[in-house]
Amino acid sequence: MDAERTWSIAELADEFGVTLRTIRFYEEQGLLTPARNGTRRIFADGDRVRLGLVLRGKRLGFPLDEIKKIIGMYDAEPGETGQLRYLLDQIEDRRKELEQRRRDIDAALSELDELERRCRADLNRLTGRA
Amino acid sequence: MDAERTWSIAELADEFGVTLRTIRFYEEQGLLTPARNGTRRIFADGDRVRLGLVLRGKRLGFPLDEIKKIIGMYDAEPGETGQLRYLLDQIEDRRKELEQRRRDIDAALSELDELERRCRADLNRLTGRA
DNA sequence: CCACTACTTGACGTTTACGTTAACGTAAGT
DNA sequence: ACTTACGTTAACGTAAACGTCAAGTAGTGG
Repeated sequence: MDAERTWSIAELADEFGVTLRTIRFYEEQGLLTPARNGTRRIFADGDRVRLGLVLRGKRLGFPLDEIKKIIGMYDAEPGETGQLRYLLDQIEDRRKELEQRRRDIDAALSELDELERRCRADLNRLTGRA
Repeated sequence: MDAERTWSIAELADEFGVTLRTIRFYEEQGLLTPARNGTRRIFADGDRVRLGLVLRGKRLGFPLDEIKKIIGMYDAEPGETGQLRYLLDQIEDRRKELEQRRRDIDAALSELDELERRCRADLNRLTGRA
């Protein structure tokens, strides 16, 4: 069983919950390189995997051009140590960014709590003696 | 002591760590309404307070037009119960968004951990038997 | 033959919060 | 008078990741 299944653009879009435009955009950016049947895009299994990697990268907060670099590296020489080290560096960068963003969010939540307390105090003052 | 001090645009920009362009933009958007001496902007104490509120709103993740609404409400009838309730609603919305974003970030961090583990395993495999 | 559906390329639009010139005015210091 | 600092308006530019037309092609069912 060779499992040479292929997918249309709509099938992939549907499966991954993205629009056709998104997939075409990713191809335009060099993130995907589907085969063609005439003008139509034919997606093989490798293309599916790549799309999954792109979307996963997005979930992790990587920008598309960074995703492109990383995926490209894996395509070229999967598992070469220099590339693994590069990827580890990128992971470290991303982790720091994410942790900073989480700190920012926590600070904002604290400020929100404080603001809410004051609002409720005002409200009590107004309705309490109405 | 009437403390009628005023500020130039540059002084305020400096104090709050924003650019002149930012302050002019806020005025353009109706977030600030400084007085004029001829064509030059003269900022009074109330303007300073407003700028502080705007930047605080930004730290909390509010978009500028939402900030404008909220500040406008406080200007109109500070402490009216309907407006306090509206503000409390907005706070609730923002809190939910922030908490969702924090969950997303935590999920991303977990995925990053997992990815890093695999990278390190690959790296060990490659360098271990070199 | 016609309609319908899926697909294509191309190109401009969207969003937010400013950045970046260009071209000019005004006031103080020397 | 000249320079320097500081200010002004107007208007176009930017980033990211697509959205949203428009106009055309290709294959399939009736």
